[in-house]
Amino acid sequence: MLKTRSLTAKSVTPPRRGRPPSLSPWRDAAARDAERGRKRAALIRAAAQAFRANGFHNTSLDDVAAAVGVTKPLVYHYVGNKQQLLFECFCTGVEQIRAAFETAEHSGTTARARLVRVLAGYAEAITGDFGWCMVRAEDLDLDATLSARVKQLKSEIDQGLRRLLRAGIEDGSIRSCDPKMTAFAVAGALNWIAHWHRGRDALTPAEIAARFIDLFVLGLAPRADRPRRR
Amino acid sequence: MLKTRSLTAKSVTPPRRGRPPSLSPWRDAAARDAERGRKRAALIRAAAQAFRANGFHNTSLDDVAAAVGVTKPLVYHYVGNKQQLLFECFCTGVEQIRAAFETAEHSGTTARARLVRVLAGYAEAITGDFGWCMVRAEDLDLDATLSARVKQLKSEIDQGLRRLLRAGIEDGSIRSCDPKMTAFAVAGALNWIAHWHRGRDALTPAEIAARFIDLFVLGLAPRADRPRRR
DNA sequence: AATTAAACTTACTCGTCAGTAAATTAATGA
DNA sequence: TCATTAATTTACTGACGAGTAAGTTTAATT
Repeated sequence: MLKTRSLTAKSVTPPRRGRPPSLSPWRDAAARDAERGRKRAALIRAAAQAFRANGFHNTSLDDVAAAVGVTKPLVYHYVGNKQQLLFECFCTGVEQIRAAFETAEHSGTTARARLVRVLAGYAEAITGDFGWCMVRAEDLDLDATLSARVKQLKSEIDQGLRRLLRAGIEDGSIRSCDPKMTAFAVAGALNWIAHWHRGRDALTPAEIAARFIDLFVLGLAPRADRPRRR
Repeated sequence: MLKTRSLTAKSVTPPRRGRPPSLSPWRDAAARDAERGRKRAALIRAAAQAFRANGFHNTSLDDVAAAVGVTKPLVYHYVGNKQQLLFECFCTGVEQIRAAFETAEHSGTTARARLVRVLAGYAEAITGDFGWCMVRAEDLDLDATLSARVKQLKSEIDQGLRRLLRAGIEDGSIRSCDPKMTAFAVAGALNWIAHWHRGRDALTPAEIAARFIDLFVLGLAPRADRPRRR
């Protein structure tokens, strides 16, 4: 296999040819740091893809390294160890969901409308590269410290859902229900997407989300009334 | 750790003291076979519990053997190998779900009512010892043959759900919806229970199921009409 | 040009664990 | 009582893979 050193090659900043000889060295230092960040991110993404494809335990760090044209010790150079790598994948995924909350949170109207938006973003995140890791990052595979942090992050998402449900019950946009179990059910359905969604599926993430939301909002029983879905 | 040879000790048939000397040998042969089956089942159950507690890859066959007071090669004697063990756990779990379909299937009334029954049984199965294995038995951890059989069994359950949904749409007990996505959503929510349900939870499986069903049947949006939940 | 630090590699160690060979003990049957 | 088969063990092999030590090349700093 060709050692392309693609980690470096992939670098978005090309080795600037006609470099202006001595601008503030700060710029270079910052650029270097950014570069390092990009390489790290590439490694993490490659890991996420490998984990999703083969599972955490069936993926060796040699695999991950090879996927990006590099050798194992470099993985240790950029990321602490295998657990840390999984953890980073997890965090990247969670960040996307947190972002979904962020944007939906102050998008006015009813709590139900906001919830629906969160769910759409949630589904989008789950189908992405990091969805699998986010959903399957097992406490079991992480030491106590990381496991605790994972639980913490998961719990925050859960609490976010429950808060929206309670708000909806209060503003009348959501039927009275058990927020805890409802949040579990909704999150579970969405998380599960990571188990079956594989790349080229018939439906786009947005379409999947729409159908899920249809079920959650309207329910299975026929309705005499006809509330808007969102 | 005390080697109690509990696999033998646990045997439900006690070493009959006042044995009637020579009844038909068939009885003994049958009893022996049954005994073997029981030991095998005990191993499989122990494995399921260990897998759930520590994950498949963090559980060694020595662990499983020790859990039942026996040594590793005996596991190979009763079950082929580690994959096979996981597969058996999976099958045991699936069998429970299949049973839920069986009993619900001819329990009359509307398709929606039957579906609700299936879901209750489904939830019960997921919270049991084999729920975890059933939900997480990764194709990834099984060779092509077993993986295919797992997929087949999963697909059968999925088809069962879709069939009920279609029947409900036809008999008018279920609002028109996309059966495939709806089945995915419902199954996902239930499967996910295996991720968070741990032994002594506040709610019984039946209560959890009831709340989930409440969501699926009635939806989040308030209703002007008031259909029965089941 | 000399010094230092970062990026990256080769070549190893070391533990764990699935799986097996070969022996031993207990049970069944003739 | 002897022979055969099943149940169970001890004691191993062999591979794989996480993690590391120590080196080499490349780039930044003075």
